[in-house]
Order: sequence, then C-alpha cells, then structure tokens
Amino acid sequence: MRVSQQEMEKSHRRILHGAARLVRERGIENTSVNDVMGDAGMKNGGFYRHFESKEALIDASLQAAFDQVIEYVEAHLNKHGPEGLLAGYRSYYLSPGHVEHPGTGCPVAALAGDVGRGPDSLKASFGAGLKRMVETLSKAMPGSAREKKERAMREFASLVGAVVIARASDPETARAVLAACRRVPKEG
Amino acid sequence: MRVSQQEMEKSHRRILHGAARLVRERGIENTSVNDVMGDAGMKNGGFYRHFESKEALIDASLQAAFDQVIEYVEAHLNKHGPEGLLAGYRSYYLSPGHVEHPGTGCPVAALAGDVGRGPDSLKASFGAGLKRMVETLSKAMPGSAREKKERAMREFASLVGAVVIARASDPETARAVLAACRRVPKEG
DNA sequence: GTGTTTAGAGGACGGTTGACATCTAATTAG
DNA sequence: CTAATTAGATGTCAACCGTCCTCTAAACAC
Repeated sequence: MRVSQQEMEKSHRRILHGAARLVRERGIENTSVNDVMGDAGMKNGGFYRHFESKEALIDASLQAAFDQVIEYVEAHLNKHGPEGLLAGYRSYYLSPGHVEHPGTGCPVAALAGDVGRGPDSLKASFGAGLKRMVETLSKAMPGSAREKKERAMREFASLVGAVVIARASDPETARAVLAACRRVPKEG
Repeated sequence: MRVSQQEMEKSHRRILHGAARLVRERGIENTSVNDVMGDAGMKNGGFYRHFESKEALIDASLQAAFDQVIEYVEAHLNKHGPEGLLAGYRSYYLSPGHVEHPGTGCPVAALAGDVGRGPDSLKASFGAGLKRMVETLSKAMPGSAREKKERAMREFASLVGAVVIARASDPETARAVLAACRRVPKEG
C-alpha cells in the first residue's frame, strides 16, 4: 500500500541505517537485501523503490557509517581538545565495547577486509571515507600538516589492526592484544 | 576412478594448499568447495573423501597458511638476526607485492575480518595461529619476555592495520598509508 | 469526490551454494 | 589372477541469493 512522503523518507532512513549496522555486523556478502528489508520492518518487494541495486545500498550505507563515526570524533574533539581526543579515542577504540559491537563501531575495522576484495568503485568510495576520517583525526596531531596526516594514519592503522585482530581471536588472546596496544603512549 | 595412495596424498596437498591460497584471495565465504576442487584439477564429487566438511577444510587451510608464513619468518630470523628481521619483515609486509598478493601473504591481514564474524571454534584456531606468529616475531624484540611479546603484538597490529587499510583503498590513498607506516623507526 | 500515481506486498526467476547418494574404474590385498 | 576396496565423476537436493514483475491499497493532485 502507498505511504505518505514522510513515511517513505522514514522508511528510507530505516533501510539505510539498518543496512549500515547489519553490514558492519555481518559483512557485505553476508548481508542480503532480504535481511536489510526485514530489519527495517518490510518485505523485500519494495527495496528497488529506494535503491537501484544492492551495490548502491552498500555504497550509501558505508558513507552513512563514516558520517556517523566522523561526527562522533568531531564532537569529541570540540569537547575535549586535541590531546583529549588522542587519549580518549584510543581508549574508546580499544575498549571491549567497541570490539564486541562492530555494528555501531568503526566501519574500517568492520569492513576493510571485505572492501579489499570488492570492485575498484567500492574501494574508491571507501578510500574517500577513510580520507575524511584521517583528516579529522589529524586535527588532533602535533607537527606540520604533513606530519599531522602521517601521524594520524599510523595511529589509525595500529588501532584498526588491533581491533581486527582482537575480533578474530579467542577472548584471552584478544585481551592480551588490546592491553599491549593500549600501552603505547608516544611515538618516535 | 580409484587412484594410488601416493596420488591421493598429492591430491590432498593440492586441495589444502590451493584452498589456503584461494581463501586468502577471495575470503572464506566467497570460496566454494567447487572452486577449491576445480583449482586442484578435480570435480567436486571427491571432496568429502578428503575433508569432513567445508569448515574442516577452512580450519586446515588456515593452519597451513600460518605454517607457511611462520616458516618464512623463522628462516628470515635465522639468516639476518633479530634487527635484520625487524626491518626486513616490516619492509616486506608493507611492500606493494604483499599488499597486491594476499593469496601468498599474511593470513591475518587477509582473513581476520572474516574470522571475526565466524564461529568461536574458528576464532580459537585462528587465535592459536596468531599466537604462534606473535611468539615468533617476539624473538626479534628487545626487553623482558613480557616486553618482547607486547612489542611484537603492537608491531604486528600496526602492520596488519596498514595492509588491511591499503587493500581497501584506492591506489593513491593506499600508497600514502603504506608510506606513512613505513616511516616509524622507534617506539616509546 | 474523482482519477492518477505509487510504496510496499507477494511471488517468481535463474543462478549459486554446501552437502550428499550413487556409480564406475582403477588400485591393492589375498 | 581374482575380488574387495575406494578416489573421483556425475547428478541431485534444498536453501539461499539479487532482481524484477504484478497487484493493491493508500496518498495525492485536481
């Protein structure tokens, strides 16, 4: 049955944000259009009124996920300042909460592996989100513009690696890796 | 048709090592039993004479992949000593060759994302391989036993993160991330 | 109020998957 | 040399996938 424009926009957002979460929880290939529509409280039939294809949905939901986490980092930066962000974000990123809830966490830690096997178009849009993320983090780094960016990349890479490893390990190994990575205050 | 015992053992190895490569190239869910058997020059029918299930194959091929890379690291260590390993392995790990050929590279960078969404049994066996890897790397680290291990974990996490990010990005972003991560000589 | 438009339901489609049952040809034990 | 064994080929099975078609009831424009 038809639905008012407002309802349709709400449906669209439900589909998009639900997909952004499901995709981070289950991976790109393991998230079906059916699952996404079911999560949004609908049947699969109406999907193609909202998105041209699954690929288009994935693209849009990835950007939505990046928007969400970048907004979080910006807010943190504005509230606690550069050095507050550095320590605070690292602490959040390596926390059990983040490790155990990929659906609301960093899309890079959750999906980089999948994207790496995807088409170049997907890598391009993922790379764009990644660039935005690194630029945001670099605001909290010391040094020249170039140094800021390189420090942000190194910091981000080590956080992503730690969480990816922790999620793929038994609980004991995961704890050990997170603890070791939490204990790195300064960089050469 | 039946085949001699030697031929069967060769078949087994072909299936296993082919799977270890294919799985790193395509991911766990995107590698079908058909693909693996085809890669080994056979049809799917005989697969269950060699492995109990796809899960058993994945488990075995993961361990085979860990065996392979750990052997490589050990050889490097014996040939170039601790500090030679540190610089050499980092340089190899962040090289375009490794980034572009996941099939013969580190199983952690290639599959941690997939394993993180897999069953606990898979995480346990992956964690065991990971532990072996870290222990091998820790031989090249300075400090107490605990420090060695923690340094190895941090080093490994940042390498994995860098490669995972590089593989998921457009070529330009990938180069920038790898360059930034290559430029980290000492640790606090 | 009437007629047009359309969001979503429901179902069908061809394709692929992991798993397995059956058959056959060749090995291997006696 | 014969008979039992078995690796691999062939084909089937249900479950799932993304996509698209049709239908209908509700929201619109007039």
